[in-house]
Amino acid sequence: MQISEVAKKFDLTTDTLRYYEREGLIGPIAKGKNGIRNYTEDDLQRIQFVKCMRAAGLEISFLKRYLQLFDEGDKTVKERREILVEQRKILKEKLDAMQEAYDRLNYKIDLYDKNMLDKKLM
Amino acid sequence: MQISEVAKKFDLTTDTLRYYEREGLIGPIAKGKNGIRNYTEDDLQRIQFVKCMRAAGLEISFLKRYLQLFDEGDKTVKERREILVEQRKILKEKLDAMQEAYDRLNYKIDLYDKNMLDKKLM
DNA sequence: ATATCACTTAGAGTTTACTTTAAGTCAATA
DNA sequence: TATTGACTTAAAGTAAACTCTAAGTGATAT
Repeated sequence: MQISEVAKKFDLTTDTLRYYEREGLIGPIAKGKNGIRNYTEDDLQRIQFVKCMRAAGLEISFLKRYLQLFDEGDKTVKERREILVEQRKILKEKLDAMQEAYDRLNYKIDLYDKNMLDKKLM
Repeated sequence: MQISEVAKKFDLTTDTLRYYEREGLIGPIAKGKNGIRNYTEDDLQRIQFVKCMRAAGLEISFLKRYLQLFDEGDKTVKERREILVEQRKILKEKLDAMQEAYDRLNYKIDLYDKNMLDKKLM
């Protein structure tokens, strides 16, 4: 699959896909004799993973480290697990903070709906 | 309350507090004759709100607009409510994406714990 | 008195994650 | 054959949100 199709499929730009490859998150993607990238099914699975994690705010540097260990095979299993647990903790904290803000927004909108703003400063 | 105390209380730096003020999110904070900021209870409440929303990833530009409308009084109630609803939607989408990533991380860690990695590529 | 410490300012610098630019290759269509 | 369109590269540029630097003021401790 060519880069523009992949970009479309995952709603990323071709620039972003090449950037991820430069950073070592994906690939190196095999190229035809004309130098054009040809993404395999495995590449697509990896992009899907990266996209999901990036959408959650996990950093490029973490993904890079994790995926490079992944490529080194079984001997890195323990370290990879540790990294995942660490990132899960960070993610959980962010999730909780966001839930709190979400609840607060809901509460405020509710006050607006009930014309009860006068009782609140913020 | 002086800036360093406020910074400590909210686990922000004094630079960040001055930056928020420069950007019009808070203040202008009243200053003593020596030019030193003296934060009021109302200032603190507002900082708490800003911190909560920033922790959830809401942009400075939104907070700036919202809080400036807030300062303009009752005539902006309708617009403020609209902004909140819009931001709530954005936040909800992020929350869902993060929940998805969180579930995925949990699942992966579970696979690592069960030595079942061989069955999965990613 | 002098040093230390917390504060002040304007403006420059940093980090992260892209995004754009410039210059070029190659295949297909008018 | 010329141009259109998708692709390629390296490197520079951008946006957001801080963060740091330099230079200075004023109160207090030695």
